[in-house]
Amino acid sequence: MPVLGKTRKDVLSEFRRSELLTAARTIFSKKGFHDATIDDVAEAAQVAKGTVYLYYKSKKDLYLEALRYGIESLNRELEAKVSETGSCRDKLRKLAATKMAFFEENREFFNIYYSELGKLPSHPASLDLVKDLYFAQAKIYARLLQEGIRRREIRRVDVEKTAFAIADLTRDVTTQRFLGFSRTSMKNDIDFVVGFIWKGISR
Amino acid sequence: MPVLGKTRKDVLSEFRRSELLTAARTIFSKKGFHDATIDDVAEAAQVAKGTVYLYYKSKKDLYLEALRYGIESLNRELEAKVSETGSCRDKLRKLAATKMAFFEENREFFNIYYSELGKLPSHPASLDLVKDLYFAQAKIYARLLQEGIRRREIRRVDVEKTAFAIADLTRDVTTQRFLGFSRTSMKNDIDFVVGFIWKGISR
Amino acid sequence: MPVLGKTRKDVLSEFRRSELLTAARTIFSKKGFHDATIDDVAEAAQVAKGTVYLYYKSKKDLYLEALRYGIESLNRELEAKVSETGSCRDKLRKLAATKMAFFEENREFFNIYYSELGKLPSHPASLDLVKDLYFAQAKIYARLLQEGIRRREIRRVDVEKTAFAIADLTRDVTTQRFLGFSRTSMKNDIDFVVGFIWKGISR
Amino acid sequence: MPVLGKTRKDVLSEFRRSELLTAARTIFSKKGFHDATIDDVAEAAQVAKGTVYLYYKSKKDLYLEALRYGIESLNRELEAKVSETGSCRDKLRKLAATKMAFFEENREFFNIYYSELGKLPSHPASLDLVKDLYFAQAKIYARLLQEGIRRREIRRVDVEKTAFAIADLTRDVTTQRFLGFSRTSMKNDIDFVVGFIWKGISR
DNA sequence: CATGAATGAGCGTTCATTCAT
DNA sequence: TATGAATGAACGCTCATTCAT
Repeated sequence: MPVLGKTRKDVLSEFRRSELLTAARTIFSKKGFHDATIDDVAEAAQVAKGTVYLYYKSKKDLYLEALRYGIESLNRELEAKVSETGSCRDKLRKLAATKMAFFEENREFFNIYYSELGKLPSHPASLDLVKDLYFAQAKIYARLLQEGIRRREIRRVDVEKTAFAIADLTRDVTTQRFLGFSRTSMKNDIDFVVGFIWKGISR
Repeated sequence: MPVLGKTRKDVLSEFRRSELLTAARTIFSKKGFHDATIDDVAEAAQVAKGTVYLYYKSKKDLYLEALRYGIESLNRELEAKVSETGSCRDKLRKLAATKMAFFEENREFFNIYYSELGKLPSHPASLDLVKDLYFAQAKIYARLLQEGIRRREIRRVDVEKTAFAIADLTRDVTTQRFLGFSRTSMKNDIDFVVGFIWKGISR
Repeated sequence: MPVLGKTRKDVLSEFRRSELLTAARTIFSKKGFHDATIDDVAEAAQVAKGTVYLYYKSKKDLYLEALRYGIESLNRELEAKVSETGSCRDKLRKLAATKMAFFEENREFFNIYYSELGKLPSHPASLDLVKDLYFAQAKIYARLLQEGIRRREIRRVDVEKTAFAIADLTRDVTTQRFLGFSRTSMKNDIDFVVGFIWKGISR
Repeated sequence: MPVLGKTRKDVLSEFRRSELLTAARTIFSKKGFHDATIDDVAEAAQVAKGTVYLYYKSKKDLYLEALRYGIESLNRELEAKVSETGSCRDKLRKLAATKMAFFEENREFFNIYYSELGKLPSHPASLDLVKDLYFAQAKIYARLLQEGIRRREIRRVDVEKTAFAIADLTRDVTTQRFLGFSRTSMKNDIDFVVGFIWKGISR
């Protein structure tokens, strides 16, 4: 008896997929792709090993889905922030704060994400997904920069290059925080990175 | 009959170690640590599997040595540049150019290096090596910044944070080049990154 | 649907463990610990190599379990005999007969058992198991001797030393049989060993 | 220039073989055949690995030679004792004392020896050597027994079986000593075993 | 004769994947 | 659908043996 286009089966299926993705993210983050086992994920998701294969066709598939799920969540949050009203600089600050807060809350995920980015140049084929999502994130910054230029809040910078630079600077500060190189408050770190960027782009 | 302190044996041994390191770098870069096999490395180095273990006590050991060798080479080149005479901005440009050229020539190595940095926050224990070398590189930038401040070429920035930011921005541009996001000349990329940084730190 | 506390799963699991133990005993006896491979055992047990590791956590573990199983079986049989009624000499005879018959039927096992005893002095740590079971067997003889002394059937011998002597003499006769040094009937051999022992302990 | 039939070369060769045998005995005793490496033996003998193969054609060969060398030494000592004058019982005592002292001094060798005896029934082919030497030792006891019977010092026992029994009882006491089951003096142990045997064979 | 670097076959163990229930 | 026992390919590492020097 389908209701609203979703049968009980669909609901259960979605629930399982979601449970598995969450478990996968946790496990893969903690152990990395190779050291994590399907058993680990199955146990974390409270299902039997075979069940995993009913929803994802391979370990790699599950991994990439977990990765996609995480990046998309982050990108969605960033999209939301950039859509709010405010000056270009304000938005920039919001984006930096959002990204850093996201990783603070999903610290484990940070590992997967950036180790994949690190591998990107060598394994481009299997990871178009990551590339696309990385690119999508840069696009968010690029749109903001273009808006800023149009509004004459910032000077005519190379939008694409600058977008990547901003995305990466935010990541870098997070890396330093996690490595213990930066022991100031997150607000301080945000101030630093936004300040640095702003110097680079303001009129 | 030792000549100049090196016997034939020493020479052969050094040759093997070097061949293995090169092979390891190539293979690990192409496949990543886990998917690379000792057989792959041995084949690439034109030796039998067992020979690898005469020079490196484990796969991990070989990997870390390859990593160390690469990073130290890069750091040495950077140290050399920063020791030359010139204005702060000139040196900054030289550093960026050197680093980018290094990765252009050791493209494969770039992968290992940054995928390790990506994993750093999650596996800090086994990789103090990477952390240390990463930190050593930041130090090079930090010293340059301090010198610039003393000479009043740049304003009083947060030296440490800025050092990391510069190191990472240079890397980021390389990532974009390798991913095909940036299709301009390397000179253009260098101009961009140095320009961006300089805006962030000049008086 | 568990019946009598055993599900189908339990039965299958017990069956596998037992099959593996039997296979292990055969293979280890034939080839010794080091020359036997897990593949050998798996093949003998008609399972795949990986299956072995579902039931025993390592080759050594499997070996020791096979050993324990065999020694415990023997000791149980001896315990049973010594609990029956009869004169001390009768019991002594029964023990000798039981032990020799056991090895005659489990000829392969004899090899493992005594080669482990042989190694005992050099590798005591890992083989407390063997030591314990060897000692347990000596205890059986010791109790019988004490009973005989109390009943005044035998003289006041050094119980412990004598117990070991009896245990070993029985083994020795078996060795000689297996080596082809003794070509008389088992009854003859039993007569000899019991006679020899009895001379040593009777009043 | 051969002198007394031996060239310098022969002397050196014999020296090497002897050094290697001693080293082999030590190492094999300590680690067992499989866990000992040719490198271990070479190092203990102060030669390079390849040199071992100039004198012994394989690891197994070296092992068996070491074994033979040890057993022959023991048997020679026993032969010497049994040739001295004295009563049968005295000689019996001397034999037991000699054997126990030999193992006390060559404790490590005891391990090899008896673990090989333990394996005898399963690997008869490759170890005819051990079998022969074991048999040779029994012969020594057998001759003594026959002499005793002729001299009417002992009764008409089954010479062969009794010979093995005596040989083994002496070994067993040693095992117990090494396992820590017997904590009395060696003299006590000798008294026990000779007493036990004597009861079994005296008129 | 002596060396020890090089070889490569061999094995214990893991784990993604399958499939009978 | 869900399970988890079974599978077997794959790989790191060891070490007896060889051989060029």
